[in-house]
Amino acid sequence: MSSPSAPRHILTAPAWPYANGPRHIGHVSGFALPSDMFSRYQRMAGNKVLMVSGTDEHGTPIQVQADAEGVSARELADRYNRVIATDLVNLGMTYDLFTRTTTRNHYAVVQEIFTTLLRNGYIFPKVTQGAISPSTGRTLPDRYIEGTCPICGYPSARGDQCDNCGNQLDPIQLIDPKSRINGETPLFVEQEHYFLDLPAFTEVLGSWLQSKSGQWRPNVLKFSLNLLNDLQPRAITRDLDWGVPVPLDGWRDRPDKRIYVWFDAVIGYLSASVEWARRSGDPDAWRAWWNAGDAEAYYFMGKDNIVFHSEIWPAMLFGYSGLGAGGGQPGPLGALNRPSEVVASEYLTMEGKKFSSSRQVVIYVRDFLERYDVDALRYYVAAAGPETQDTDFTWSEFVRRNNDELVATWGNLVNRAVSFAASNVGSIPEAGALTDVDHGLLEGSRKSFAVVGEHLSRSRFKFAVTEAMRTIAEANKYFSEQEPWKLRQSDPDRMKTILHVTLQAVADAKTLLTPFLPRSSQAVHEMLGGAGEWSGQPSLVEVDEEGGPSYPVITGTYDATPRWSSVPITPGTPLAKPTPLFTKLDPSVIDEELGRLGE
RNA sequence: CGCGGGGUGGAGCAGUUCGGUAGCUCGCUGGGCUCAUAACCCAGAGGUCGUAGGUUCAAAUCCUACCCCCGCUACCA
Repeated sequence: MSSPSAPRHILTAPAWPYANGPRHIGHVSGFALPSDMFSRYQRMAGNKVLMVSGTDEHGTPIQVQADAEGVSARELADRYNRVIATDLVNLGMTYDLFTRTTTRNHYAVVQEIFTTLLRNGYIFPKVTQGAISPSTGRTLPDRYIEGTCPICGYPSARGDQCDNCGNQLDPIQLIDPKSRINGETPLFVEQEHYFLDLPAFTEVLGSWLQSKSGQWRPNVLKFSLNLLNDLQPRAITRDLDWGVPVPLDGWRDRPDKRIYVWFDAVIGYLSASVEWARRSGDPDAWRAWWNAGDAEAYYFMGKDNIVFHSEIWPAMLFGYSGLGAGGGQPGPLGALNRPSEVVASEYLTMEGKKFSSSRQVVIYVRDFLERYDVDALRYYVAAAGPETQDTDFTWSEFVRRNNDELVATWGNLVNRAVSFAASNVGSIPEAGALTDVDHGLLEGSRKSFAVVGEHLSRSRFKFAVTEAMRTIAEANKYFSEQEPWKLRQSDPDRMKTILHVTLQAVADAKTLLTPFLPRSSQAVHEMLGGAGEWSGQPSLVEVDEEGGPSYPVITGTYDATPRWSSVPITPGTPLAKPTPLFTKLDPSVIDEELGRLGE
């Protein structure tokens, strides 16, 4: 363990789930669960964690889907915001605030960032040719246009690229272009839009990224450095009515001009921090994570999101702080911290295929949690998630991990130790003189805290959970070798010592596993006679903004988080016959689940 | 096409940055134990590390070429 130095301020920034449908386990294995394991650990280690996120609710996909269902974009966003927030709270995601991008607060912060970037010279207007839908007048994103490739003649080329010959395209080059939304022919018109001057940040981003060499996962760093070679100005505004209004005279009140989703979504980390501070009663509290030079910020996402977090968002932060090629002054929010680390997961596939809602190659979070233990999912993601490479989720592997690792190793250790002690002693026994073997087990258990903690702090979840499980295997081995059941008559004192040592190891393991398995750690806490809440749990709360419509947020008080260290158990604490920690799954669920998949 | 990741005993993975004849979890075989959700413990079998070359006293680890799988290319994690 490191010395009890001053607590660090750590911002945990999990990517914002897109509110166009329920989230499946592939989604949450990337942005959600790893960030929660990280945050829970950091809190236990005594640091000041602020974990904020929310649903990302603007953009064309939501608008298109709302149109298809005959509801407004806001209604659709309201619906999925609630669905997603419910899923995330059920997963045990300990957000300090999980909000959304359609709040007044968010709009205000986005407009503030826009205004200061403009003033600092990093946003400029430009007239470009763009596609719109003639029936709605809305911008038609490149991806929503298809037609015949002018280079190879492939009939289903996308607006931005031909999948057949691989050439980059401009939608206006397509022969016979059609909207993928409704088949109409897009109109190409001249429009004035505001652009973010990304090239002005090439240099500062380059040296910033170089300074992260050796710290970040190499896939993230390499990918990011690569992108620097070809930074282009990027259009911030669109012809849309669904989005944050553009804070400029002549634009502010126009119903057909909006800031587009990529610009507003990343600002959510900041706006959510501001909202959290206001709700907590100290409106400036967010600054300790954003302005303080020694604060840290860790961003978690799937790999498709790397560009926004390692390039675009940092560029916006540099620009707001006046640190791009054109200089400038920080806005009223002050100089803002860049990410300390961008932690990107690879992809999870489902039985060898990409997750796909339309083809039913999917298992949604809600369905999963209805049938299985949340800790079983959290364990699977920690032990076999797409941490450094694409990983396949299979039901047989899930059942195996649950039965052979969670149940057999950890569940069984708890069960055999507690039930033996309960029926033979009835309480946590006093320890007599400890042997070298006893000391060895306890010492190994204590040392695990440093090892597991180190892995967790570096987002190496697979190593971390493996190490924790190893200490549990040690305890199982100890218990078997010491054979306390043979000592009931011959040497009850030694038997009690063995039980005490084993139960101490169980208590330690429960602490070590808390970031991964909060539900079962709570159960073990109670089994060993602990009262109250072992570790903080999030809750869903209805809030509003000064008379505005109410919406659900995830929040919680995590101050009572247990310490990341071995805590001595208390002899004499009554023990009852335990109920199993985990449910063993019948192999038939594999076929059941496979039968639910499409194709 | 470009970029990134990967190809290690039956399965899933680690090891490759700073080369020295391969490690973990699970499964399998045999044995032990009986406290425990037939769980636990011990022993063992099983791989020469995608292919072909090269460098070296020595390569999974360095170099060259090639094959295969996956993903990304910026609005469907």
